Amino acid sequence: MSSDITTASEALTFDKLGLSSKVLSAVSDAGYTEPTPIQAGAIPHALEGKDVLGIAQTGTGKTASFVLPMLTRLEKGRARARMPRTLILEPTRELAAQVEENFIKYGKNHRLNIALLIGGVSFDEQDKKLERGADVLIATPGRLLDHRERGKLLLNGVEILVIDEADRMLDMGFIPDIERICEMIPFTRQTLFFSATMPPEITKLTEKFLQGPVRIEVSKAASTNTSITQRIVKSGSKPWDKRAVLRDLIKAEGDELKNAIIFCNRKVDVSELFRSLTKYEFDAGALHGDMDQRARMTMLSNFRDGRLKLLVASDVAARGLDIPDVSHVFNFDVPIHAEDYVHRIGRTGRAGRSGKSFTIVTKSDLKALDAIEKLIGQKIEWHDGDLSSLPPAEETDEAPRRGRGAQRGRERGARSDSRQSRRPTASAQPDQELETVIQPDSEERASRRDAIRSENGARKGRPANGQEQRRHRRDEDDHPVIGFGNDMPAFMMIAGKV
DNA sequence: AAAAAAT
Repeated sequence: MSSDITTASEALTFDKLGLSSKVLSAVSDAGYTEPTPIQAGAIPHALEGKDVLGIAQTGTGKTASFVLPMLTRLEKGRARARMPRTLILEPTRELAAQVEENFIKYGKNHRLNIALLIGGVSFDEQDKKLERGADVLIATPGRLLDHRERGKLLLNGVEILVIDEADRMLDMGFIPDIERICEMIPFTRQTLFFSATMPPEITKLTEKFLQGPVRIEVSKAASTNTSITQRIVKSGSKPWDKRAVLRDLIKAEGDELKNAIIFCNRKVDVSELFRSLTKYEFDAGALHGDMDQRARMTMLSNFRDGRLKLLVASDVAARGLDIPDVSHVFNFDVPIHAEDYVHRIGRTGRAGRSGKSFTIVTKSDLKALDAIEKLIGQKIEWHDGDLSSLPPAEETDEAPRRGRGAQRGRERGARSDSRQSRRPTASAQPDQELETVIQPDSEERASRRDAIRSENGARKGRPANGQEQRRHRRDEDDHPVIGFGNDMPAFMMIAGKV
């Protein structure tokens, strides 16, 4: 098992790979003539029916490296009801949908039934497609197993199995599901297995489920030091400090900023930042996993088509999603895991273009920043002076202000450690925008709720933001956790509600 | 300190 290395000297074209004429004509219609290294390496072996272990990241042309040979192989034979002929497993719904688009694009000369089984949408249409017999079944693990348990799906007719983004499946805890699914499929199948990295758990999985695989490894698509200008930007640690820093950055970039993804670590923060930016009349959308599926799809396609300039997103958008040309990436929060930083900023500076990334850094982020710099093996430059140039502010977390009347009953035994920075204090700076959401004063809670409600109501007529409505209602339920602040009524503590 | 995915 040695890695295949294709030399760049021989300008390889698609027509030498053994693909069918139907596939080739669709590929050339799409404007491609030369395969990427992973495609050149994987396609001939996949066509021969061999198992393939592809180690490649998004942006390397990995998807076509299994879609094209599968289409060629599917030209013989026909699907039977409830017995799909091929199965492609993807970690997220968007990725699954994206793979479906690839099958539609490159399979336009074929008459194939394609079924997409993902959560968040109704079963009816999926059932119908299964009943009709699917040549290509693309699924996220949860929904697939759900269909199977309902008896709508038999996996013993699967000829080709694709496991995509295996390392991400591992991160998401899908490996037991993947093992279960693999065991339902006859081992006479062909397996195409893709992963960006090979941690031990993934290696074990390939040893168990691949038979004499051809291993193809291509170098990273987006290494961090190429065309991306990275900067870190100092900020006070309060959310409104960070929002102000972000707004300034966006404005300062001016026309250079064509479109940008703004990453937050948490879904609530995505919603909150999205609302704030919208309020400041930035052209923004939001994307995270608790939004309903239709909203996710709409946001993504609006962003892709350039109808939306800024996309505030959780790490759903960090990997895999095909968002071609992003001029800027902002990390509103420093990612918790250093690898995520690489994935996030890898959304810009692709395909030889240049990109910029800004990461907003507060005092409490310095450790995470250090881990990132270690991982990427370089120091990231400060954009406009480091944190030491910040006014020393009342940000010194060492001095817990006790004795503020009722301000202090709660917070899991009044911790005075790292949670400090999240605790609202009475001396909080007045935020131009969301201070009412954050202020702990319980007397204001009712009016604050009303404010949010009317904000959502006012949103109704606005199509670009309309999709987020359902989420906002939930956010309302999320916020009081913060809003209770430090004056939770004593009876609630007795009730053990902390 | 998170996110993702089945309901």
